[in-house]
Amino acid sequence: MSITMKQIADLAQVSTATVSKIINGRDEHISQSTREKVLSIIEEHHFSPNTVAKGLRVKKTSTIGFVLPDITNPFFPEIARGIEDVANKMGFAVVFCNTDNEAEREQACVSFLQSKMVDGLIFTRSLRKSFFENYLSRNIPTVVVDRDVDTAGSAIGKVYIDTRAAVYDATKLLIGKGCRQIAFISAMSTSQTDRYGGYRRALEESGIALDESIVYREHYSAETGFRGAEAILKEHKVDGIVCGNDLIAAGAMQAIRQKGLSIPGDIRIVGVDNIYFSRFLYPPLTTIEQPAYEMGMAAARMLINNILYGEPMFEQKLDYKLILRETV
Amino acid sequence: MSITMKQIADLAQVSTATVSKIINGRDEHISQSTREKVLSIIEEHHFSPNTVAKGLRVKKTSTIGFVLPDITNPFFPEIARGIEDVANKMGFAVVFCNTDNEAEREQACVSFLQSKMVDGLIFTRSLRKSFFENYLSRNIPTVVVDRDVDTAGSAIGKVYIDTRAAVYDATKLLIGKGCRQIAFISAMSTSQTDRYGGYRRALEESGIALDESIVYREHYSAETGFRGAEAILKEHKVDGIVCGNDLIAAGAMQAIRQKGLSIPGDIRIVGVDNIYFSRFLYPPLTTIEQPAYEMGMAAARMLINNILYGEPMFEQKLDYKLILRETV
DNA sequence: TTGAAAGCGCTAACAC
DNA sequence: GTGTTAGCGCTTTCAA
Repeated sequence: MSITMKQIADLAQVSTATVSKIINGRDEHISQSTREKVLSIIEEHHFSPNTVAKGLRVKKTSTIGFVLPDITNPFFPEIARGIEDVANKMGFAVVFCNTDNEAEREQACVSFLQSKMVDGLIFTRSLRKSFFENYLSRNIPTVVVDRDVDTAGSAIGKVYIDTRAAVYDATKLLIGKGCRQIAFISAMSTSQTDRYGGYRRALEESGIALDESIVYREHYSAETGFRGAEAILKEHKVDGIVCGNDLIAAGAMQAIRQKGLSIPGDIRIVGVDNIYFSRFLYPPLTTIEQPAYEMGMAAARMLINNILYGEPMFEQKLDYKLILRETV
Repeated sequence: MSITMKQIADLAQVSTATVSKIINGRDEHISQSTREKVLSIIEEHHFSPNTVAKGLRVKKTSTIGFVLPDITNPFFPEIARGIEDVANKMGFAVVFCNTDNEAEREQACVSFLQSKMVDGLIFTRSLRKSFFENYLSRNIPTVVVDRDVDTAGSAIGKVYIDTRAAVYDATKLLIGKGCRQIAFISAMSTSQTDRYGGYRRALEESGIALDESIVYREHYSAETGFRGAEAILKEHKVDGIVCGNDLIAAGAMQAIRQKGLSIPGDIRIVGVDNIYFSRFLYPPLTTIEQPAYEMGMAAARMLINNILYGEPMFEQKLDYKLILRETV
């Protein structure tokens, strides 16, 4: 075990109260000499206060929880880093919890984090509707990032991007390039603001009939992209594909190449996210950038400002940006 | 705040001791009726015990710390996932700490994690020599993964891969394909077991003279790969490049393509790691797989078995595997 | 079969 | 300026 405050106090021949005050900067009324003595002993013994005891006592742990589907998905590490960077700067730690998009694990994460007395929570993607209302009663400061959830009226903050509009723009981009048979591959979702809506609206506005046999919806994974493109290409001729995210695009590109088709010659393709690796695809992927790192920062900032200073939660919309590379 | 054990006890009209026993399964001597009563009240109120109070009391938090350079580097999320998966299965939580390879941050991470009373620590890559000895005195169970550190004689566990041999194999592979002007791009390191050694030995064995003007060493990043390949290609003609990791290879491939050279026609290239994305590069990257996920699992297993059952730490060498794709 | 009480390491009134 | 004390929520003897 490390050294305790009591031991420091004994060594310095003062009370723990004095040591505590010095450590926490409430030392206006402490004499310079005792302060120095205590500080030097702290230094000498590399003492650092036990934060779990402190947390128990003050009911604040200066840590926040981050609940995400899977850190292995390249979109999330960037958010995580954004969160961590501002959290650390503001004196907070962050603990992660992977849900794999499973309802029970999401529940378990929240219970777990709560039992760890985190001061606040950030959710990404996960957070099921059903769970959501049940969850609200726990009234722990919360912000959701990149998640379609109706936070109106609740005390829940939200950082998001209009991904629906992004997909609309992506689809329009293909249409503008002359594509008319545009497939759509994405994750399955019943959300009101699902990306699918952006795709449909763009087609509709351009007078292109929706053809459900060239839409494929499953997961936000490369496997989905591969399987989707393979399935569609087997039966149909398309000249463009809009993908729900870059992972899907990567998989789809592989299927297209395997089919002997060229990008963008035969098929133009566009993704969403601008994950780090999309620039290394071949050809480099045209995509819509979601500023993941910034979203993480914004979420952490909002959450911690609420925890620390009671600043209100709000909805913060971040801008996406078209990244033109070579697949369109 | 959530409900406390005391409140549960009051509701059930028993003592907290009784509730505690029931929760922790030490309930051989508890009557069925009180057990049921307590359990139903716990259920009804969704009570879950405060782990920070418990941790303080029993001096075990059932959490381990994972210290890594940067979660944003695609090699690490896989390790993290491996750690988390076994940790969770064994009833442990894991908290992450990014160091950015900076010495002070590494120090800070350890202090931080220790103040959180983690029961054990896993390091990746980081852990400087200088810090290492100083650190040892803290005697908290530790295992290092994928890290060249001499753990002999210490109580520190180690899971690793002979990356030097891997790079040797990679170099030999290129030589076997007829390459004679083989560049090397990797991170700078002074470690005894640095990958550079594998490259040199392979050249030597094949009677190829080492040409330092075609080795470039900086970081394990795509930028290094790009800059290195660019610099080398400007002055030299090479027919093969061995890269310290896949990120470097991705960057190098971009530079090669930009130069108008073909892969593997003009230049063969091989990486190390087999990160998820290397299969989506074009052409798909030939690389040496480091089983990151398995390394994470092995490390967590060793650590937790030590914490829980006092099982000894040891050195565990995992096998790498050549992944033949299309860049060689 | 159950409960009283002490204490983990720390903070915060409040007293001196 | 500094110390005393109570208590955060839990576990664990030990006694009843």
